[in-house]
Amino acid sequence: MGVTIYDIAEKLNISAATVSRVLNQRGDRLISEATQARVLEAAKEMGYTPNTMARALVTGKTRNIALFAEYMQERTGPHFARMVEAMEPKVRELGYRLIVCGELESILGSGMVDGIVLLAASHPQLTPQFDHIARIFVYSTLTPAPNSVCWNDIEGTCEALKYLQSLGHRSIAGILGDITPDMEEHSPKVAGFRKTRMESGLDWREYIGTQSKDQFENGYLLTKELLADPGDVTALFARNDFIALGAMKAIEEAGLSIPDDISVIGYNDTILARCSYPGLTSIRTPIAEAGVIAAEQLIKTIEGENDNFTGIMLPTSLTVRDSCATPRNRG
Amino acid sequence: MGVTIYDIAEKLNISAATVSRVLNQRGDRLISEATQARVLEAAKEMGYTPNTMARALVTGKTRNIALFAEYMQERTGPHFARMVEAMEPKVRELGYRLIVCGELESILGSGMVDGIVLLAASHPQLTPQFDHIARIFVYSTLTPAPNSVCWNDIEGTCEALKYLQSLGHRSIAGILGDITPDMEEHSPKVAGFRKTRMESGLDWREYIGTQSKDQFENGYLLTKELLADPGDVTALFARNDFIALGAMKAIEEAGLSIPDDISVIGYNDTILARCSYPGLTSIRTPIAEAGVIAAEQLIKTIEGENDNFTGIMLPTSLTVRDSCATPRNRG
DNA sequence: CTGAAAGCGCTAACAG
DNA sequence: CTGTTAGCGCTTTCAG
Repeated sequence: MGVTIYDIAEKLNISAATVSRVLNQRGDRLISEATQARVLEAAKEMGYTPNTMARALVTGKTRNIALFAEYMQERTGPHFARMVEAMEPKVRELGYRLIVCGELESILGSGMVDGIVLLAASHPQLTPQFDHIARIFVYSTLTPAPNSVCWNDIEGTCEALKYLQSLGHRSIAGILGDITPDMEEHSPKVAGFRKTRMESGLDWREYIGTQSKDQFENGYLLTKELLADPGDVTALFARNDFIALGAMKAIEEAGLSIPDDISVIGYNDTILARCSYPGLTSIRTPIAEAGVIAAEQLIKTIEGENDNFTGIMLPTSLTVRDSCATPRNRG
Repeated sequence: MGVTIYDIAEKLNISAATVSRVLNQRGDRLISEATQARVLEAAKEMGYTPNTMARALVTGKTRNIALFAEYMQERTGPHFARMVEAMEPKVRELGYRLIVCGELESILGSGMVDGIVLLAASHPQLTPQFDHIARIFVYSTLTPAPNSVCWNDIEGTCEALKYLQSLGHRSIAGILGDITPDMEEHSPKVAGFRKTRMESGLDWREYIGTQSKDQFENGYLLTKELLADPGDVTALFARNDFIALGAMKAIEEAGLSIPDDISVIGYNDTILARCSYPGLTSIRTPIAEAGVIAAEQLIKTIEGENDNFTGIMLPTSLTVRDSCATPRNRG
């Protein structure tokens, strides 16, 4: 369909190999300036684009890397967007293409990518037969495994809670959202919340449940439940920014003010946190930085320059906006 | 690297051609139930995945389609997310893979995709030599060209403004944001705003400019400018939801209430509109539906079932939330 | 019903 | 410095 190296070889009365050589700038072979120039010109003139498929078939390298996240919600959400925004320019700079995908099966054996960055700690489809394809995992954990770029959401959660405590809050509620009972012990947000609660020795309430499939709505409904019997709660920790905004809506609807009556802290520091009013104080995960490092390491591995990448831990941080303040006694 | 049809042919003492045939379910050839079963079992057992590259090289078809949007901001934003969320399942259902890309050059001649959905009205890189690759354009216009799925943002803007008028607003301001002078006449939002203003015979003010590269911040700053001298303005039309939220922040900071003192209407009906407080009334574009239709038509074209798709126009609609109300006199 | 052989577009030895 | 040849993994005539 398109123009091939044979088309340009024929036109110039030279061999396809020569054309291939100048187009690939192989430094091991010298080619006369003259033919070099002729080939380059003809290629441009004829609008030649190398067929990635054919090249990949022979070299075994596609210069594509995949970014995998299992759930669509993840892939189209603002947290993921932060990652893609940082990763894509880096990947391109290194001469690769980034393909976002939500399904490994058709990617793995297909030869379509040289490596994969997975937004996960592991994946069952990564069976031994695929050991040759490079991979880096990006996720939250306490201690990173090899080939991983990680941060710690337990610590991030503690950081959020300690910030609220430092502001003077004694009674904090956790709006933790749709966490199924069997996942509860694996949720770093739940773990961080319980750990800090234990340390505080206080009786902080948890709001866990799926009153709506939609996170924003769920945060809203759970917080309404809380506000029906607020006790002495002066601050809310939300598992993510969606839930936090739902909580804020419930609080405002109840005629209470943020942060004067109730402080709210979110998680992930997405664009939602920045665009809300009042601006949502939120824990920022290093997902963008993680993506960049993952891409760099992955490509190093692909290109054989990587002996052993043991994994790395990145810090979370606190983005202070206007949704948290010193508590004042409600009248 | 991976397991090939030769591996399985060898193991079964049959030819690769036969393996290929059963794996592709070619109906034109009959294959004994026996070998059929043996091949299928061996393939599963050995973990065979067809090499997309090799297949594409011979068939000329990859079963990949690209979704192209020029700017990263678009590709990672919530409006685009609505499109991907709707398109991807449809594309997968039709047996294709969706690749989001921000650059046509390396895609076009590379043989990597069978067709492209472009979030644009045209593209200079689509030169005649690429006429063989299928394409559908998705964009806003008055009358759609062939192979296009469109809606009309001028009408959408008028719809927003007429809604405000129907509520009783007489003095409306347009927070139009970062539109460069040379683009002004091409902006459907500007056109719709001016058209409705003309029809109203009133003196509505426009706020155009780039006080910040960030849309939210820009909306905020432009609205602060407005509020420094608000005149009798009772409602704001924002070019998109980001700008609308920035405007809302400025209004709230000024101690005014939404919608009691000032109504705000946004555009695109993104997740931001839904998660804001008060909920942002916004014009919903049919971008998700457009994406689905574009994918269906594109794939029909690729598969040669499409004689001529002349293009289609989809309606915008109004999503009413809580940011607009009847104006009341400010004291 | 099955096999042999050609070839998709390209790169990589191996010869000159 | 350049050409010839083989082959990546797969599908597809063309013969059996």
